[in-house]
Amino acid sequence: MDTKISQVVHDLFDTDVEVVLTRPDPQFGDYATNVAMQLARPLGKNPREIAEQIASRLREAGDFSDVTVAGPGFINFRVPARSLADTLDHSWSDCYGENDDGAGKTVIVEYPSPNMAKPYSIGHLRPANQGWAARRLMDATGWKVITDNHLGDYGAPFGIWVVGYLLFSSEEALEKDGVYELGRVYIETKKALKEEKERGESTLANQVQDWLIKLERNEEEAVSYSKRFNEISLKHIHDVMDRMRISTDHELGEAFFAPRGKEAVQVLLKSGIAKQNDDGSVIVPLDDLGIKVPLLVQKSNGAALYATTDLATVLYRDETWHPDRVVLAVGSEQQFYFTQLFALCKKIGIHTEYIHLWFGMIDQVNEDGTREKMSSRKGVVLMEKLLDTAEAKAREIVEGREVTEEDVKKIALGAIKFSDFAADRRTNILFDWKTIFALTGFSGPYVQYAAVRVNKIINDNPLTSSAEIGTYDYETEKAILAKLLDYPSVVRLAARDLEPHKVATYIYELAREMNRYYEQTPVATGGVSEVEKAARIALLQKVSHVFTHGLSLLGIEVPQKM
RNA sequence: GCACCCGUAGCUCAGUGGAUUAGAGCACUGGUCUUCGGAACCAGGUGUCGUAGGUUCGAAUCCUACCGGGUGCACCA
Repeated sequence: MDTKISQVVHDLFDTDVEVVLTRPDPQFGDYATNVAMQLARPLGKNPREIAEQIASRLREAGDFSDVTVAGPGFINFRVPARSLADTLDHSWSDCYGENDDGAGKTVIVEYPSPNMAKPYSIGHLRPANQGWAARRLMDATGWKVITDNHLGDYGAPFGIWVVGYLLFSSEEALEKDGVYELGRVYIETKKALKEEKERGESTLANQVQDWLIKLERNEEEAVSYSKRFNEISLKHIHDVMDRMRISTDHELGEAFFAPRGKEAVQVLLKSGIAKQNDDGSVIVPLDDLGIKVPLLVQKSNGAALYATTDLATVLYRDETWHPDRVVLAVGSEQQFYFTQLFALCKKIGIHTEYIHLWFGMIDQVNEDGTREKMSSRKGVVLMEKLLDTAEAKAREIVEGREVTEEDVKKIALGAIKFSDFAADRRTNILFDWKTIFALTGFSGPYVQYAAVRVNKIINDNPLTSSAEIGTYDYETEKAILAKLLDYPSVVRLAARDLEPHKVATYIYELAREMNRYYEQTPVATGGVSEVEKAARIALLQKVSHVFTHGLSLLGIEVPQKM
């Protein structure tokens, strides 16, 4: 359609324009375009006049019907449903919706990068969901995707663990509660450290530092604690990621990069990019790039900190994978830090496109009705508890039906993940046990249910090889056809801006269109001719494909039954 | 104080510079229905799109200022 219009424009005015089709209110037409208004200025003509000229050519050509000019110069027109069906057939393939926008380019996506000190909380729900969706969107648009879980396995937490373990815990408790015991010890010790500081003492703080130094020197006792604690924590992280159905290709944590970071700092000092202060700390001034606060890359005691390990990470990735783009799925709190880090990249000559894929906080509602960021003070919801609750809820809903445990898990995850994609990723999410498991309206279960229904109808009515569609007009399926034709551009836009909520919105609209459709149109039941049945089942197969494909971009699976 | 983000219906949120009526979900009211699977469908409505200017043929969308909220601002990550 767009190519036909641009051909007409070319013939009439000898210029080329990009024709963008929009979908106006159905009473005005199936499609609309504003090319006439775009052309008005360069051609120096009245936009309505241009629109009339284009419209009359389109009427003569006969591909469109009801070609009208409206408002300041919009061209509205209708297309026979059958030609939409033919267009869809033409562009159809097993990878319908995908494109090669990213062909030949490599991207590294970093997620969910949890902190190993405490049990996995819903603080890392969004990095997991959004990071996974970002990688899937780029998978679908031709990028070579490499994923890395940048574990928070370095620094003070180890020292805090050991000190706390010796003070407040025991082998029995650790054996019994694993990472939850480690988390408890971590929080309690942090509290003790804070109290000690208020008293002006530093006994515990010194012990923490001692353990960090012992670990750095590879002393046997420290290494053995580190190994034990890390094993417990890592196993837990893997368990949770398995349940969330996400994974990464690599798992290079901060501990891996810390020694390389220190070497890199020395190189920066030699080249004059970094400066050493009198107290021994090392900074990189960034005021020449418009950033007033310098980046601290080494503590005054010589130890590494996050910027040190991130510097090493940047260098390592550049040397190892030569990425064209790096996407970091990390919360919005770190926006300023990342602008500093990306400025540092420029300074050291790395011109890779760095994207901080940030997202809003998870808020919760207080008793007085106000919103507040979820904090450990208020009691953070643990990921395993969230998953348990979601599964229990799903199990309750399907009770009495023959639904497998596997499908229960898909429904639970569908609800949780879809709610993450309900809004733009930058919007703060309101955590509410009720809405996160919503079953109706704009929700995961609603779209999964629509997909399951479609699949059931397809499976109950297999197409025979002799099925003949012939001259079927598709008028009752017109809205669905138009919707399916929108899919590739939705994927393209969502991938371009890394905005998976656009896919979620689209899938929801398709589900609603389907529910409306078989409310009034029988597909394969009594009174439907063989031709109608063949055409409709074939179309439903396409719908099913788009459901499965679109939801997979969000990390959501379609259950067998629900 | 400085930087970034946000402000759209009672609540939660959509809305590539397009219009002829700014949309969904939730909640509320009524209806459809012996379902190719009702977790459905249909109908009912409220909006100074935070405020004030500006740019434009056209602004919720772009620019400026202000008001209100959130986040961050070197030895935590």
